Amino acid sequence: MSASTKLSTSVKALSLLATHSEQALNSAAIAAQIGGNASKLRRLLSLLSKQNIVAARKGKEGGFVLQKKPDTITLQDIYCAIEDQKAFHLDVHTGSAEDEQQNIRTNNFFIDLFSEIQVEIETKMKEITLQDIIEKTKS
Amino acid sequence: MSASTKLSTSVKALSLLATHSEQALNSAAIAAQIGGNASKLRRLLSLLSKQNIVAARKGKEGGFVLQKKPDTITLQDIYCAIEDQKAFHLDVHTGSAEDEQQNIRTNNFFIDLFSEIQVEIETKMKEITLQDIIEKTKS
DNA sequence: GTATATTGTTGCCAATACAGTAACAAATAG
DNA sequence: CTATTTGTTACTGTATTGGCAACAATATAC
Repeated sequence: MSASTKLSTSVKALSLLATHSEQALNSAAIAAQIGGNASKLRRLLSLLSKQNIVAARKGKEGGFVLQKKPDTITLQDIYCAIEDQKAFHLDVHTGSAEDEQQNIRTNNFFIDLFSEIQVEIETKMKEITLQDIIEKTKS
Repeated sequence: MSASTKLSTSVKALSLLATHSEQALNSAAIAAQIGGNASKLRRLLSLLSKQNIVAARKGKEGGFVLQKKPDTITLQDIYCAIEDQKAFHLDVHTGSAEDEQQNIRTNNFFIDLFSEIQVEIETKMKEITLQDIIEKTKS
């Protein structure tokens, strides 16, 4: 699952939970609503629960509930919870180059550049809350 | 090959060509210098030649030469030449959701967001020239 | 004109990663 | 105790990727 798909799937699930705050929704119910596989969803939601974005309850009447108010959950929070890898990262290319030092310097240039871009993306994602998305996607 | 690896490999090759403007370098020579496989390099360089960033000459004493001045080649030019796909794009998730309309609205939200981010990245890449990178990675 | 060198492209094969599902132990509520 | 649900692992078929090798097309040198 690509990072972008994980992110949008997570947001769909969290939006649904936000509108059903009175009861826990289990993975099968969420999957039916937003589409996709319950097992796959559980894998995502368990990551979100480790960051206390949702709470997971096992057993009868169990399922998932939102643990924070939607206007305190940012896209950045969600992204970090589900994805360990940076959005922009260099797969450093280490070949047996004659000028290995030049290779390293160029790699470092790109590592720095991608870090800068990463910061900009994170800044943007910090400014967007789940609440924002819910309002923008209201019918 | 990931987009980031393609980009850094291309820059390494172009930097090398920039310092050998008097003669054409063939793919084997470039591969020896920067590391990696000659055949793979040719695939990248042929894409760059289609955008007239390098010129390719076949036959004896053939190879590749830079076709533009380093300070007129931007990272954005290179990226577009070698990668058709946007850096940030949503793999839209189309499941059989009960509320398909909500799904679509959420997907559209992310498509818009990623487009914005894409524009920012492109802006950044347009500001960086091959010349800049050569100077910054000088030993 | 001929021989030679080089690109540009295709095909192949192994290795790796991924998607989707199923299965099941652990936990929990009633 | 029983039923249910999470959390995780395992499995299986399918794409994707990487690295080469091969070769036709092409251009150059002589």
